[in-house]
Amino acid sequence: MINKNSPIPIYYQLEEKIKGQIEQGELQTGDMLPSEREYADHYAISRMTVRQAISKLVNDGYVYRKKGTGTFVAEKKIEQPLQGLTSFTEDMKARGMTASNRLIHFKTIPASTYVAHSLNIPVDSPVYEIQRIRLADGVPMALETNFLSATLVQGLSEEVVQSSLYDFIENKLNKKIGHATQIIESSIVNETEMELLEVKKDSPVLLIERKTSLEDGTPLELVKSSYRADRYRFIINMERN
Amino acid sequence: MINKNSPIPIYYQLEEKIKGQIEQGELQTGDMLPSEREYADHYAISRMTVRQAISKLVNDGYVYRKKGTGTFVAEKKIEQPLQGLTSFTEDMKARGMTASNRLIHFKTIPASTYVAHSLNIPVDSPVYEIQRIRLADGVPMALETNFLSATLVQGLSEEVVQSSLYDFIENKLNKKIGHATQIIESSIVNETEMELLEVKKDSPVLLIERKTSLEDGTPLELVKSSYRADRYRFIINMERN
DNA sequence: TAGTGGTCTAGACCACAAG
DNA sequence: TTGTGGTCTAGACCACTAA
Repeated sequence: MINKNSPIPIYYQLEEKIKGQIEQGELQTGDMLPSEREYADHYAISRMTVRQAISKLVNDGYVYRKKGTGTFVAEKKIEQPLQGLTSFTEDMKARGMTASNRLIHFKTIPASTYVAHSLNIPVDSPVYEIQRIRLADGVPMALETNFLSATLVQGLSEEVVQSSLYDFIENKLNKKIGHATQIIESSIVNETEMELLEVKKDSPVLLIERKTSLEDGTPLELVKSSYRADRYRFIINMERN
Repeated sequence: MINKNSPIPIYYQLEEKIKGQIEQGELQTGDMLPSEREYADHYAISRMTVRQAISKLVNDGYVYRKKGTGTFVAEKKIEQPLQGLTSFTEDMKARGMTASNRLIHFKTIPASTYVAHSLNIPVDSPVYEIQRIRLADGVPMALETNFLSATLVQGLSEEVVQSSLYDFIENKLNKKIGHATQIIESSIVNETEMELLEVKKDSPVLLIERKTSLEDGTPLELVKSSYRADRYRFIINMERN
């Protein structure tokens, strides 16, 4: 079951194996896992390698350790939330819906003070502004506006925007996305949103402003979205310290 | 600087030391850290111990590793978000405000179907229901209702509720909080909220439903809150996969 | 080629939990 | 007392990066 000659790291093989056993029900909630020494003996690997595998599972909330007692399968989390950073497309897919776009505009503009500050670039330097209606199963779900530095993200086109922006950044530009900070607030639709989102006057919306950064902390993207409150709820999972 | 005879683990001492250097500016954004081997030599500890310290820092987003190159200080995150799970009191403190409560009611009720399902207990089993107005600097910020199983959390009283619920659970009952799942939506105030939150008719509110679980996954608490949209924004940080 | 992080080993001693 | 996870050592080889 564990291939020591595989280029896939042993700890990762073991991690996936245990995760699979939990998902398949072979290991049930509350069950004690074999001890680290048992895993080590059984697969003829070092205990430190076993610990590396289990540590990942602890981090992801699949299992928890009890000092002096053992390692146990944790209860499953209720609704699967956004696992870290997801694009709108991935988010909708996870909710069982199909995402599509309606491009409102794609242009290059000089950075406003706020955008420049957010992206940590000079005021008036070129910025891509992309505005789209995001649809789920054909129904308007959100109005989204993205701002990206045209200096950092070169070669962006309407075609790329219509497919996957994150794919382009991660695979074509070879930049690794690190983390995002999101500010979520509640509001009432304005005139533009009312028309584009096809809702009544004074309907509530969820405003989400996301600032995404690369692994080294360089600001990559500023996104402002207005989600229809009647069709969208934001779900997140927060782990203990 | 590193005390090998201290009961405090070496990896933790090193982790705190490096974190301090980053916060004090001795190590600046983009700076390369000494290599793992240098740390090991310098403090006469094993490289694996150094890795353990640095891994924590990578997880927390302080530094990032570049294969074959080195470890670097990441850019600081913009606004400090809720670091994992925080209580209302801690949250307000982080925002530079003082929190206070106005207890609406504290009672024991039979669990409704929804509450029973959320807390994974039988319908009609006893549940504490606590409703409070949460104030920041004396101004109403949110209306919050908590539901806790009276079987799991025994001995809860009005006094405890007035001070710190989490302190009571973690230190008196000795139960470790694990994670929480939150559902965030946008809405318009109802009559009750309008009066208690002292806002006008049709004002927007941020609805947050939080389900908190213990380390082993046992549901601990269900909280439903309505935050005034004009005074509260929810800020979160999401890390890469 | 030299240096870095990524992975792995085969031990060791400790504190803690449970019988 | 036995078994568990928590910490730590002193090596090793690998793939990758940069000079």
